[in-house]
Formats: sequence, structure tokens, C-alpha cells
Amino acid sequence: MTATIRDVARLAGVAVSTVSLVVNNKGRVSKKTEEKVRQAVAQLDYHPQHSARGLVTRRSGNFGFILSTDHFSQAEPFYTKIFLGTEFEARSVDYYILLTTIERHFNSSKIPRFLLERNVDGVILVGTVPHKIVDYIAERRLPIVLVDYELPRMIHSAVLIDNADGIRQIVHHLHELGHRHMAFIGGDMKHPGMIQRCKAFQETIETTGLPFDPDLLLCDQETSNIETGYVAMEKLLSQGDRFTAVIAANDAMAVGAVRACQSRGYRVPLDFSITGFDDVESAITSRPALTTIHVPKEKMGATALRHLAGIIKGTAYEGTRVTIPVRLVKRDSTDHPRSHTLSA
Amino acid sequence: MTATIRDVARLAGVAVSTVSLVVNNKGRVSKKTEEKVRQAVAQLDYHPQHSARGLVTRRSGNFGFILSTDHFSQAEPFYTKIFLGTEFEARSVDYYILLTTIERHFNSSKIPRFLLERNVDGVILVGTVPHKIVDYIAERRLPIVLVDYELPRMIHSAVLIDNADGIRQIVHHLHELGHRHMAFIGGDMKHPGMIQRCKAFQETIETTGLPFDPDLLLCDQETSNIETGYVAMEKLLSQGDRFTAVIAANDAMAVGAVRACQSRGYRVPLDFSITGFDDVESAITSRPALTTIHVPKEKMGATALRHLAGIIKGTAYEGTRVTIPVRLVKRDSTDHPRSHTLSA
DNA sequence: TTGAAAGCGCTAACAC
DNA sequence: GTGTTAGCGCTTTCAA
Repeated sequence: MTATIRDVARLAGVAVSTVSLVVNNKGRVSKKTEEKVRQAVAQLDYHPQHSARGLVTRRSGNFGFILSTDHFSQAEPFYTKIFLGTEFEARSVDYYILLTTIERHFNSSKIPRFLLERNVDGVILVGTVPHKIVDYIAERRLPIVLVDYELPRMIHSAVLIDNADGIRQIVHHLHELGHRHMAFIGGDMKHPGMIQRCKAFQETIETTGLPFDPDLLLCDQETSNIETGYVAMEKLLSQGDRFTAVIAANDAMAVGAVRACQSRGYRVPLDFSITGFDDVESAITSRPALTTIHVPKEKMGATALRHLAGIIKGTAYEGTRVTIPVRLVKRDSTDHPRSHTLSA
Repeated sequence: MTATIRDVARLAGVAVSTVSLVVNNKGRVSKKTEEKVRQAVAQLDYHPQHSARGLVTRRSGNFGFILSTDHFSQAEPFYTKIFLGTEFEARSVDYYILLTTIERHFNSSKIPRFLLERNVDGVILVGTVPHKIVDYIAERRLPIVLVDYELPRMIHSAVLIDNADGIRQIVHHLHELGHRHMAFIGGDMKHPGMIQRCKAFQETIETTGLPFDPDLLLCDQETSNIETGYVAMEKLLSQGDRFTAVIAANDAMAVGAVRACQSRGYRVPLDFSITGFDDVESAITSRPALTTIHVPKEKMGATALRHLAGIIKGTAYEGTRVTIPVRLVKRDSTDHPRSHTLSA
């Protein structure tokens, strides 16, 4: 049925090992034989069989891609896009991706099958994942790359967002517009990225020489979605007019904050400037479109894959942290503060 | 390192072939030997190696899952959930899923690698896909299951939404509320599901004995998203007060329609009842929450996988159409028509 | 009911 | 440079 390496060898009039060498670009094959082999390969539409190769090389040719179920089925395709970047990159290095989701809580009876069967050569873990699964994989000596997540101990490679720089860009942007009193609303402080954004806010405020008001730093929400953004904004508004701009920890919270303003009759950006972070779909579609920080999601996925492949090839070191740069995208949710609102 | 079948055989004191029989639940092994083998398997944490098995059985143990890139990175996790259902079901039948996306336009140089390498035993194609890729796969005699899509010729298995029944439920719901003049807005008439919804609307209106007004059937939009819903609704409104309810072809268009109403100062459902279809995230989060048709997405994915596995096992027939039932979800976007609006 | 052995398609070590 | 050959771990005849 499908052509095997023997068929190619026969047609080209060479040994199977020669075909193997050509196909894998290994070793010293004469231009002439190589040409013969390549022709036979093309003619028979030969493709090496994955399992046969895997059996002898003791490599599966697969990478695992693990993320939590709720991350994946989230309305915003944040993680989907990371996967897309990974899958796309995988094609160019000839790996397959085995995507699976896990529940938030580690359950040793629900270990991904590709780990049990050792059917992957490395694993990419995306977003918040149980620490135990990371340990489990590490124990099995499989290379790991975390994406948008990190563990306290710096053993594992990670692809991270430059959260601090993003916040810095936002603060500077608002500062340039004339804002002096900015609030920050965050949530889900279990995620290291959220902590970074929150910290970076305080730091930047101080290094920029702006007054820091602890009442304007609200990070007590459990999660960071539209609803919690709404709630946080309401809290802020109930404190009175002490700020002219609100920096939300992500786009979803920003959308919620905008809604809270609007339902109280405030206008964005006229009465308050509000910013997001991540640049997801809703940053563009919501009204007003959000000024936010663009996070290159596909690029993160691609970087993770490339790094993982590098670890296996021996060209990259395990335990490296790669930080992905971000950039400010100015849209319609920020403007100069209304002079009369506050003069500080 | 990892235990092989020989290790198990040695520990259990039997032949490798016996272990194989036990592990695969094949054939007549005595209770006693079976017990010995199972213990050895557990003790060594033995799992058959995918590639080795694949090599001899000539089965890859993988299924391909293909959908278009834009479907997958859509804001609403419609297709993501279908995948989730597939992946989950795959675990129970011991298959791996190889997910890949393709561009809308078929490009023979970009054929998924798992097809070239014959590294899948069957393929699930989801949503609108190029016909040519279906032909390509069929030519290679790989079983195919389409999900939420169908081709004119009824050769391939498909898992479909009961669109007609969904529309029927909506019309009846509105009718019960007292509506007599309903409009329908649709888009993307390249998708067979959209055509079905549109047709079903007209049919149901007639069989219910309601007056059918062709001006209230708007299916001329290119796509079916928030924006086109908005545009369609504006067209409708510009025609004057000839209807009290609007049935949108999906939730996104319904959201757009609601916005169009609101920006003209109309209130939903006070002035107009508006319904969606699909029951995606935004049906719940948008205000008012949409009355819509719930489509069990995970179930569709699971059904597709189960069917594909069935085809391979010989317990299901290729070319079968499975229709997934849907149900009405009443929320806040529908109510009785305002008596003074129209009495017809 | 169990065991011995062949061989799936490929790579890699070793001859030549 | 190229060919011969021994397995990788498993399933599957075929004998016993």
C-alpha cells in the first residue's frame, strides 16, 4: 500500500540505510546517489513511518501540551492562540502536538495518557497548572517548558510575558496624557503574572514620582473577569473622585470597569481613562475600544515549542526563562483627564 | 528504563505473547495466569509502547482533528468545546488526537503532516472546511466524520445540529408569548446549518399558521457575527414597526441586533423580543441574557469520536448522519409583545 | 491454554 | 560512500 523505505531503496537501486541517511540528512552521501534517492522518494511519495522511526530512535516525535480545562474553554481565545503558535511551529520541526486538558486539582488517577505511555519527548504546560503535575513530569525526566506561569524554584524553563514593562508603558502613557492619580484593579493573585502586574504598578508610580495612594490599589478579587472588574470599579467609585485613570490587570476586568462606570452615568474616557492588558478580542470589540498592552500569544507558543525542541537537540538549556516583549496599543479608552475633575 | 513486555513476562513467569493477550483482553487465558500477569503489569507500571504497537498493527492509534484556523481562534469557544468533547472521549477508547488547523483555501502544499505520513486512522473535520481536503482524505481511504458541516453528496458520516427543530422551538416559544410578526436575520449562507435555520424559519411560520412576510427574512449578510447582526437589525428597523420579535441565526448576531435596538432607544425585550442560537458564552453574559437554543458542543465532539472509533471497529457504518437534539433556554431577551406596538 | 518465533519499518553500528 | 545486519517493543500466526 504505502511505500516503505525498502521500496525506495529498490527503486533507487541503493541500500535502505542509504535512503535513511538521505532522508535524515545525515552523513556523507554522494550527490549522485542522493539525487537518485530523492527522485525515488518523490516518485513513490514516500514518508517515513512515525511509529517505526519512534521505535528505534526511542523518541516519540510528540510533545505534550497541557492546560487546564477552564483555561481552554474560556471565552477569550488567549490560550487557544498560544496553542496555535505551538502547533504551527511544531510543523516546521516535525513534531506532533498532543493536547490535553487537566482539572485544576491534581488527581493522580487522571494523569494524561501520553505521560503514562511515555508517548511524548517533552511537555509544554500553559497557564496555571497544579504543581504536582510539574513534579510528576520532572520525575520522569521529561523536559518541561512552562508558558505564562512560573514556579518559585527556578528549575524549569518558562516563556513569560514582560508584565512589569507592560504596566510601565501604561503608566507612562497615562502620565503623558496628564493623569496623576491612577488606580489599579487586579484579581486572581495566585497567578504570578497578576502579582507582577500589581507590583509593577506600585513601583512605577513611585519611580515616576507620582503620589501613591494605597486605597487605589485593589487586588482583593478572587478571579480576574468582567464581573470582578465591575465589582472592583464600583468599590473604587464609592470611595469618591480621587483618581482620573484606572489600570485594570487585564482586558476582561477593564471591560467590567468600563461597564461599572457607564451604569453610574460616567463616560469613558471623558470622566475616567481605563486601560486593559493582554489585547484580547474584547479589547477591540467592546466600546470604547480599549487602550491595552498587546501580548503576542502565538509567539509565546512558538517560542515555547522552539525552546523545547532546542532542549532535546541540545542547543538550549533547561531552566531558561524567556521573556516576551509587549507593546502599548492606544485605542479609545484613554484620554486627557478632565481638568475640573481633580487638580491635585 | 521503562518496563517492556518482556520484563512483565519475566516477572510473571510467562511468555510475552501471553502478556499481550492479557493486556489486550484477547483470547483464552486462564484466570490464574491472567492474575499473575496483571500483578506484574501493576508492579512494573507497564504501559504498552504506542509506536511498537502501531508498527505491528499498522494502526497509528491517532485520529486527526481538522478545523479552520479562524474557527478555532474565534472569540467564542464553540469549536474549542467540540474539541474538548472529542479529546475527552478519545481517552476512553485509547486514541490520541492530533489537532491541526487549515486555512480556508485548500492548498495542496499545506496538507496536514499526519495525512502525508499516514499517522492517523481517521479524521474528524469540524465546521466549514474546503471540499478538496475532504476528497483528499477520502481518496486515501481514511474514515471521515464531519461535525457541524455536511457536503451535498451523502457519502460521509456527519454529526449535525438539529437546526430545524431549534428554530421550531423558538418560533413556538415566541408564538406562545403572543408574537405574530417575527423577523429572521441570518448570514454566511455558505454554511449548510445557516441555510437550514433560515429555511426552517419560513417553514415553521407557515405551518404554525402565521403570516409570512418576505421582507422580514434577511439573509443577505456575508458573515454571522455581532456586526452583521447589528447591520441586519438596522435594516429591519428602517422598514418600520412591522414585527415584534427577531430570531437571529446565532447568538453573535442576536447580540448585534440587541445593540442596534438599544442604540436607537428601543428596549429588549420590552419593544422587541430577540433570540439567539448556539448558547455560547455571550448569550449568558450579554445584557439582556439571551433566550437561545442550547447546542451541546462537547457532546457533538464526543459523538463524532465515538462514531469514528465505531467505523474502525466495524460497529458503525460510514456515511451515517447523527443529529444532535437541541433545547430552548429561556432567558431575558424574550417576553410578551407590547400590546400597543402592533395588533395585526 | 501457553510458548516460540517471525516480522512490522526503521535507524545505527559496523563492514567493506 | 555504501551495503549488511541486528534489533527497537510489540502482535500474531502456528505448534505444542
